[in-house]
Amino acid sequence: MNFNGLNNNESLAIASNPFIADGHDHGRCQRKALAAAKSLCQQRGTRLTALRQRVFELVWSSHSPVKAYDLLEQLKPDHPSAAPTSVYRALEFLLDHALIHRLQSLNAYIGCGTPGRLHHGQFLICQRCGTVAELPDGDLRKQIGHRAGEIGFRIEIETVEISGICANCQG
Amino acid sequence: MNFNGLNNNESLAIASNPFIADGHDHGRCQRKALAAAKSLCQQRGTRLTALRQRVFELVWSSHSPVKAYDLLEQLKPDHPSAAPTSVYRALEFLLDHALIHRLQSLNAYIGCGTPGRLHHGQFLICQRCGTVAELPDGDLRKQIGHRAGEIGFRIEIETVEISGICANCQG
DNA sequence: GAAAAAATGCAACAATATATCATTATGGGG
DNA sequence: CCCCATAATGATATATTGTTGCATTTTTTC
Repeated sequence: MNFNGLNNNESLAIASNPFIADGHDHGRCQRKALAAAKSLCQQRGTRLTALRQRVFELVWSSHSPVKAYDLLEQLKPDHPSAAPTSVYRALEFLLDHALIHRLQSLNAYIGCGTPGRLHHGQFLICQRCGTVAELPDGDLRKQIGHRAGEIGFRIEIETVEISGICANCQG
Repeated sequence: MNFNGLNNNESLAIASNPFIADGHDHGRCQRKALAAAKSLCQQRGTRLTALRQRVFELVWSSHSPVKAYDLLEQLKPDHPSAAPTSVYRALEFLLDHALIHRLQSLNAYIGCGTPGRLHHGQFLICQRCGTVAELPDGDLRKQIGHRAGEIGFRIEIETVEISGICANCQG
């Protein structure tokens, strides 16, 4: 196990093209994500309470972004006392510990493919099927850093969200 | 005049480092922006009505993003009947004609430095002084396009918003 | 087991945005 | 010039997203 609770060379992100879902066992995907989250919280001495875990599971129920008030509805059966604050506080916890991401362009939340290390994701969002792919860190991040560096701009938060139509949905 | 109502080699964007405001005559900046907008609307046969023009001017009142309900307040003196719809409709018009941009990460609006041609901006947002710089199209866009192309993803909308601290504000 | 800290409950409200239908203004063809 | 079609705005209501403040409960620590 490495720092984020995953084996080396393993990531929660789906392989090279996340939009091609064939052979993707999402149950397994979800369980891995939850295991990683639990492991991280234990290492850090933070508490993945029942409420937080449920929100986490719901966010991970697919690779499509989920909205806060939808989470609230889905939460009601198990947590009848849940209110907007409950959801937003759970989301805040998960965001703070890099277990999920927020998509600014959609006001929605999605599981983080490389949890644990605080980072800013770069996302491809299919407008048709709703699937979101988190791009691995890389040249793009470097180039943004370079552009900013040229004018002495110190980056704090990066929002890179690319919406369009994935290969699958173009047929 | 070229297609966007500006002379060649001229842009509404402030030179190389937009965060350095010295010598920046914003009145002139605003007037140029308005002239360009009027010119564009005339060419296209679209109507920059009093309401739309006022919203445009207010958005251009600085190089910081402006929120819709702030616009509404500022609009009231001249347009007492203005309601949220009025503002959002004017913003929609200005967005559709690439006269302004929306910053997803702030729910706010800002003048477009290269108006007329529909495009997606890439922004540096200073969290301290609020100044926003629109980066010129370039390598970054190409690289995003390349990454997307690798997996057959057709880009429709790009959101690239980098928040941080500008050189001026780091002192 | 008591005190401190963390998490949740609960109520109200703030901020952002859209829907719907009526009314008014504008530009074009007779 | 007037009528018509279209575009724009007015007016009202409502939907969506997110926050504040304080009380209560749960968990941890000593």
